[in-house]
Order: sequence, then structure tokens, then C-alpha cells
Amino acid sequence: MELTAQHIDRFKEALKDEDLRLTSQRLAILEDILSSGEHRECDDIFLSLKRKRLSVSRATIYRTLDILENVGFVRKMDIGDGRFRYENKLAQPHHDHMICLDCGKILEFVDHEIEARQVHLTRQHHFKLTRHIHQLFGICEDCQPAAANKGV
Amino acid sequence: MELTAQHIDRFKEALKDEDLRLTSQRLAILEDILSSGEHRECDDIFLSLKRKRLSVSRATIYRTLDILENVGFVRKMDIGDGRFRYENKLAQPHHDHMICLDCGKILEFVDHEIEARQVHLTRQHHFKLTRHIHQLFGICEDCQPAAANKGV
DNA sequence: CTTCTATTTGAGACTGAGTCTCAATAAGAT
DNA sequence: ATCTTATTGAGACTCAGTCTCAAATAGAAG
Repeated sequence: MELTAQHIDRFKEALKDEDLRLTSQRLAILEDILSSGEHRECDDIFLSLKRKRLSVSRATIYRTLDILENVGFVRKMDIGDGRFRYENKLAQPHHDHMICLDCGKILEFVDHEIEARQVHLTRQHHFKLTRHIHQLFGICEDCQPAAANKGV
Repeated sequence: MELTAQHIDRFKEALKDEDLRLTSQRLAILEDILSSGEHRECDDIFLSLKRKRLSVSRATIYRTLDILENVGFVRKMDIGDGRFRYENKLAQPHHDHMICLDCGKILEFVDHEIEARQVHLTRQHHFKLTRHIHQLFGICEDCQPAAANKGV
């Protein structure tokens, strides 16, 4: 996904709404995230920027990720290993994750039946649902000793 | 739930299987967890033991919780706030959690339809499911400004 | 009961992700 | 070009959890 003038405008406006300024660092971070389809942690972004000869401090990356999350450009996720991952939220509709315990690969899934049951369950408990985490941990196809033709 | 001789025997046996010893600290921690129905963090257990005049170091509590988790006496859960919670697994069958963003209360739920869909989905992806996390975040009944008769 | 060895414990050093502080820098309004 | 306010970066700090290592203890064996 490419960073378009429209993205920049939306970002600028969102920033203005909170009296924040558009800086080169913030733009670089936004561009970096939009250009990646991955679930990346702060350091991945830091290194990716470094490769492009952009030096942005980790503090600024964390701060910007918070803004991008609030603004809805980025989804912050906790897969339970102590580091948050961030993914481009503009490119994709809602989904949940299957996480391979072997290789760390993250697959995405959606199931409308499950989503509906969630709503039903929370309603039953008079609980006002605002977000959810649904993660399936296991071994992905590629990591299974399995059948025939794939090497480990 | 009370600590019975049978629990102790099971624990002793599980320990022996891994050349571990039954110590007074380990027993105290097990007893403390079994006697609580809550989702508690290390420090809660530390303080609870202290109240009983039992001084057990945090290091030992963490180490013992690991053992108890492996042995299946305890479930370790990550609710995304940076601290793990531990709950008595012997007392209850599998369930997932609704977590109130306001008061921190944790409700438990099970939904067989969802469980079935999970199995189905993972099968579809040739993914070998070993465990899952399903957490619904929102506002519980008691914390909603809502209707009529409850004070904040 | 004593002896012996391997395991366990506790204190505190350490780790690592993430946050905070503060002086220097830069956005952007005028 | 000037000025105010937000932003940045470096590094100190936080805090849950882990690790280290000397001293203590379990429990097997005699």
C-alpha cells in the first residue's frame, strides 16, 4: 500500500484536531507502516527507517504509533510475547489471528459466526463490548512434520 | 476450594516426575492458589502469603507458578496490561474472559459454537491448534452509567 | 539419627520493552 | 523574520519478570 496525498491530508487533519504538528519523522513512520503488510514491532520499524537512512528515535516511534493507533491508521496487537506488534489498519478490514508457535508466522482469519456470538454473549451479560482479542496458537501447516514433500 | 491430601499427592508425584522436591514454599503457594477463585498476579499471591506470615520470595513464586502451570494446576493468562494473572485450573472447566476496562473485573464465559468454529477454522488452514486466547473488552453492567438504581 | 549431594531458596543484580525528562530543535501562525 | 508551542533525541528511568550464586534444605542412603 502506498502513501497517497489523501493519506497525508487525513493524517494532517487528524493531527490538527489535537493540536499536533506534522513532522518529517511522523510522516516517515506513517509511510513505513503503510508500505508494509506485516505485523511489526517498534524495532522493525526503527531498523526499516534506518535502512532508508532515516534516523528516528525509538521514543518518537512509540509516540507516533500511539497517535496512529488513536487516529485509526494502525492496529496495535499483543501476541503475548512481551512486545507489541503494529499493523496497517487502512489496508484491511477487521480480522483475528492464528499464531504459529514454531516459526512465529501470523495468519489472519475472520468468522462472522464467531463475531455474532460475541455480540450475543456480551449482550446477555449486559456488557458493552468495545473490542476483542481472539488468537489461536498452534503449529502452522509449514511447520508440521507432516506428510511428504516439504523439508523442515 | 480446599487443599486436600489428594492434591498434595498429585503434586508430589508431578514433582517427582521431573526430579523436583516438595518444599514448604511450593506447598504454601499451591494452597494459596487453590483457596482463591480469583485471577491474581504474582504480587497478590506474595501479599496473601505475607498476611499468613509466610515469607516466600517473588522469585520462588514465579518459579513455582511455572511448575504449577506445566503440571496443569494453574492457568496463566495475559490480559494485556503487562502483568500475568494466574487462576486455579482444577476448580473450573475451560472458559474465556470478558474484561471490564473500567473496574478491571473479569467475567468468565464459554460458548460451544465458538469453540467449534475455532476447530473448524484451524482445520481449514491445516493449522494444529494447541491453545487460544479469547478476550472481550468493554464495560461491565455495574460500570455503565445506565438505568436507574445503582450508584457508581 | 547422621551424612551426603542435588535441588531450592532468597537477595539482589540484571534484562528489555516501553515511558519519561528536559534541553535543543522545528512547525507553523502571524 | 519572529515567536510560541509542540516535538525530538539521548539517556535516565520503570517495572514485571528472570537470572545468579552462596547458603539452606529435601530426601535418599547408611
